Amino acid sequence: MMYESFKLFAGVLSNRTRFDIVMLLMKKEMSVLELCSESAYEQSRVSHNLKCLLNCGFVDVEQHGRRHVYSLNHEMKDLISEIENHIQLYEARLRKCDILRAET
Amino acid sequence: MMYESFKLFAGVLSNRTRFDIVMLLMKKEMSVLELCSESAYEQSRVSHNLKCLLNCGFVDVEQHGRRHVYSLNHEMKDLISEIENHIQLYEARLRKCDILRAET
DNA sequence: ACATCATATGACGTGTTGGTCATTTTTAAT
DNA sequence: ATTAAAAATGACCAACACGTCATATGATGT
Repeated sequence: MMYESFKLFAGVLSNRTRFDIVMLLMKKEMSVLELCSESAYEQSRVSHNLKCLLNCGFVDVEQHGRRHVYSLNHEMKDLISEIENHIQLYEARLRKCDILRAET
Repeated sequence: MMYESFKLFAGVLSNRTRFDIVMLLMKKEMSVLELCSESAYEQSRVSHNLKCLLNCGFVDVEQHGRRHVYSLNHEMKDLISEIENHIQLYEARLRKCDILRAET
């Protein structure tokens, strides 16, 4: 496995804003403002991160009037479901790790 | 899926040093110095990151004399293999994304 | 006990990530 | 055409991640 590929993939979701957006889009497609009110993140923050998700092919857009409706890419949806399963299995282990900060 | 859990998991491997160490340990267990020469990273760098991997339960240690032999945790080994498969499938998509830098 | 090998730890400096504020662009309605 | 809504962009700043250098700790052999 190439580090670069993993880093890209992990990097996209290793950000609370993007992660939350993706999780919201797992449920249904939404416009920017809808994402804002659902997530309680401000508009520019959501827009910045949507751009990133779009660049990465995680999401698609369709424009209806002035609403830009974002949806989660189908393949990503599947992939993320799979990862969810994995994480669920290993959550316990992961929690034990206080990595990268209080390492005294 | 909880963001924290994903972040922990992704964060561990989203670092070239740790990623390389883990990939090396996929092949066989090694001491710190062996990891250093295989990776060409300096000793303190390897040690710091091994500590992190240890905290997170990614690796285990066994001490033989003055050699501390690190091995990849079995469960992690399986999980990482699975992820390797996924990434391989989606590598092409991921490459298209120049996320997080040249976003003009 | 001393020297040396193997590993771990501490502290510091730097580059990167990412949020916020302000502003701009695009679209629709009157 | 003007105004307002919806979304995107740019610039700045703060926080954190991480590598390096220097030093400490632990273990073995003589």
